[in-house]
Amino acid sequence: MRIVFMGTPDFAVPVLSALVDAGHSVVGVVTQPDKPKGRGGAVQQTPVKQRALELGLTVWQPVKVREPEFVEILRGLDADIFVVAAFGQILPKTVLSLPRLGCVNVHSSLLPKYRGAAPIQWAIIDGEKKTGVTTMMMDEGLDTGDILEQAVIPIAPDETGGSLHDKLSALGAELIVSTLRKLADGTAVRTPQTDENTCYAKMLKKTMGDIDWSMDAATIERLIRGLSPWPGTYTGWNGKTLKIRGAEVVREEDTESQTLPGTAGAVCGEVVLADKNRLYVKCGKGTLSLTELQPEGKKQMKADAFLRGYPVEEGTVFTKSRAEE
RNA sequence: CGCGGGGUGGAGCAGUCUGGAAGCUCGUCGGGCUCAUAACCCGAAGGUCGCAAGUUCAAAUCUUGCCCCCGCAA
Repeated sequence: MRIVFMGTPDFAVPVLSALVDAGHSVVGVVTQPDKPKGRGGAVQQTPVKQRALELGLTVWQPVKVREPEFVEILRGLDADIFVVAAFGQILPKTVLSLPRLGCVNVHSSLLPKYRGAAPIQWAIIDGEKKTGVTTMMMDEGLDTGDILEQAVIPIAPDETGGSLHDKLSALGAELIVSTLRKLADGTAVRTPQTDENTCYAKMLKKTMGDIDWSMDAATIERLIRGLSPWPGTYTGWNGKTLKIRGAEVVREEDTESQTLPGTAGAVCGEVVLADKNRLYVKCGKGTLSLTELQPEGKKQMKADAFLRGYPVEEGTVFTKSRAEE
């Protein structure tokens, strides 16, 4: 099929590659404009643009796809279908109606759950047992189109936003190839989404990672995993920011039998145990063992390494890194 | 030229301002103690102090250039 691909971040790269590998004719790639990113403020190409150039494909980077001039360019490409994966722009009806077969989207959740920007991470944060990817016919709503196919994947106990992202990205690449095959031979089945059991996965913000130690240990642990490696979780320590890159729940409850020695009168965020290789922090409910830390300007390190160079006394209290708004 | 931190035995740090014999907490190896141990005691090995040039009697430390890592902001 003649395909126009729209995508921007890493998640979309395997999808683009899969289209080419499957023998489709990708007649154009649309991605977000280059922006200054990273240290030093150098302009960087989007991951999709890099891959597209490697593949020798033609790339467009409109500020807004809805601009009339660009819509005409799209029309001129005479594509059978548009494949969209984490593009980052809303497609207006004029664009959606251009291709003969419409626009297909690869979304990294089991719709109708987790519509929106950050479905992968939210599934982990919410403690879901499984998630997956969905291919759907796009309509004007936000991830509300008819479902074509879905693939399910379990969320591992040690799953992180990063690991799940990579799995779903690969899964999405497989699924879109399958879906396109069915669309081509007319065997695809459209299933409308219900509006029950839906929820939105809001865009991730840096401030989400500022750990509130009054939350349950289990909840905090999921937040740490979900926001890893990006945007990351952190806490205030000695007036600086200390990134928490990994943790394990030591105690979920604070019942008589499960309360650790030393946690009796501890406040939330207090270090209740700090020996050669363990760093335990009291939470709203339960206790968390911090296993991977990263001080400002330093690389990530395991708890034992951190404790050697940065002795932490028991009784130290971690606090919100930034003042409440 | 967006702001800032850092590169010191295998790991994480101190020492740099106020040049002058390589330090701390661990790890590793050997020995000891112990019913036993991730505990304790004794001993040992292991380092071009990121790279290069310069100043100096003398540079981890001062000057200049370069490489690499990381946090913030976007």
